Amino acid sequence: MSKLPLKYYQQDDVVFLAKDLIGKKLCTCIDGVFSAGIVTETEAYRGWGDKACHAHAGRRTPRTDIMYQRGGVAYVYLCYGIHHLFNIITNLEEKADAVLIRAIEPTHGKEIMLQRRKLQEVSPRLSSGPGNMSKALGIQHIHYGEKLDGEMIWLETMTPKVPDENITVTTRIGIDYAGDDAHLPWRFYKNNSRFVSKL
DNA sequence: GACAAGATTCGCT
DNA sequence: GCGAATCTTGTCG
Repeated sequence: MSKLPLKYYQQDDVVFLAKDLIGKKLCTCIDGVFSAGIVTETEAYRGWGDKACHAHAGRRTPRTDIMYQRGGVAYVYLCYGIHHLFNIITNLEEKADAVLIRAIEPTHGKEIMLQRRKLQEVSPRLSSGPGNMSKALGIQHIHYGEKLDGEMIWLETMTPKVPDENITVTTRIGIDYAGDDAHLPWRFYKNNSRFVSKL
């Protein structure tokens, strides 16, 4: 296994990256505790021409400032005052593209994930859905802006790669406010995985 | 400084 | 399937 370099995240096609990230291993080391899982579901958000993106059309605020950085950093924000959502910033400076990780399949540190989620046994609910996934891996707001080739959060390549025919392409979730852009086919998930937020 | 709304989840009907 | 929980952020006054 090998850690993905920052250069990987700086490719210019965020939709391709969202799909390519399916099957990669997402690892975190929080307070010295290691946990990891296979990415099973993602969504792409594009800074320009996508109303669903927090930084669409050059919108720049203290919260979205990180999105305008060069790809390869974490964008974590609190949604509904309850859930931490984890995004990967991609592309180059000023593009503001991002990939939202929506679900993973736990591979390492299942006990610690169960403890964080206050659950008794592993189930899809443990790490499916952006809020649940972040909590299971211990991702919090303090990881805002964290580099993805560091010691806290990173991704690793996995072999064999998930073939295209095993990845379903569909519309994104929970962004009805974005009008027509809510119908863009920018959500990807691994076929036959129990760890997907919604089929 | 005040107010409305959100890339969600869970529990109850 | 529906509605509450809960608080940061963005926008407006």
